[in-house]
Amino acid sequence: MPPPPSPGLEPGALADTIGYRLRVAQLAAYRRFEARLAAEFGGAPRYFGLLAIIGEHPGQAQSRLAESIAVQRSSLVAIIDRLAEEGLVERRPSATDRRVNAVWLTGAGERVVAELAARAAAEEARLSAGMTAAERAALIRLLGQVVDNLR
Amino acid sequence: MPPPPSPGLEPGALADTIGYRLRVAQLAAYRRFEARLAAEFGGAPRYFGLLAIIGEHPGQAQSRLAESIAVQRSSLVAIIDRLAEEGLVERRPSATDRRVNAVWLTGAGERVVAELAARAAAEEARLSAGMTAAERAALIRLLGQVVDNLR
DNA sequence: CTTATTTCAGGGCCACTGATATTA
DNA sequence: CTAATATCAGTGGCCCTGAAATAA
Repeated sequence: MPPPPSPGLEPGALADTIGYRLRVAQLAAYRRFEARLAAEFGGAPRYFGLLAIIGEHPGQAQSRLAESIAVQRSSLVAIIDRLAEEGLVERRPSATDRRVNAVWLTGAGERVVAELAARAAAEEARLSAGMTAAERAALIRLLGQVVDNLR
Repeated sequence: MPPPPSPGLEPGALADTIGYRLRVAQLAAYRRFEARLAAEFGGAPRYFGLLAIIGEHPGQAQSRLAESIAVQRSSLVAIIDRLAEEGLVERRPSATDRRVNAVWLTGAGERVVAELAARAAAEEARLSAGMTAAERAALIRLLGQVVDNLR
């Protein structure tokens, strides 16, 4: 991922835009989350979003999973390979379409997702430290509106 | 850059966290901005934040610029090489320390920064469509608080 | 025959680590 | 002598493009 600004020198007027602050905040949060957990959980933190989607929607085709995280179908092959090597997911033949590999969490995968969810909740508390419940809710709602505005 | 969730399948409870929405919103906004402008402006959109910092703080050493965007000093060498090849920045010897290369925008660099700032303002309007001025200000303030919470 | 799903081979981009030369 | 600055060579991660095999 692209270059992420942080402390020290500031970019003038740009600093007071949603786009810039979004980038700075996300990069700091993401790097922190992954750096703390990579040693313990391998590739899982990076693909926590994907693992959560697989857990919520078991048995989906790789194609649909690729769309859901906005990567090419061919790119998902290596991602699932790695998560499968780590024992977190498994491919099973689809009952209705012999072309598709349906992807499921393993038992270990479910445990790792649950553990990462707990860690993410701790990070979430840190991200929102000093905010009232109403402020936190507003931030979540407005971020959702930004996403909707980009569709 | 990590995998970015988008439409279609959703990750359950994770979807209502600051961390997740930050990632989805930032990735969508960043990809959109870079994809639209890369053909016209080359590497500049990717390093718009850095170019803005150089414009606001001319003559800084490469080391300090590297810190400001959270990359290694050695990584900045290639970045400045490329921006210099494109005629946007130039290295000048420091008057006070012969070890340092002070980095400055060229005239072309200043024009590109101004043009990108205008394009970024248009994107900013899109990101915040449908928000009141108070909501937009709250979003900017709360994102700043997230950044501060991570320091 | 055309389309969809997965896989594979090759390539590109980008940042990092570690070593080196120069200067403070 | 130690520390800081910039650079370079090498490496690895991650995703993409385009082609191939299988099946709908």
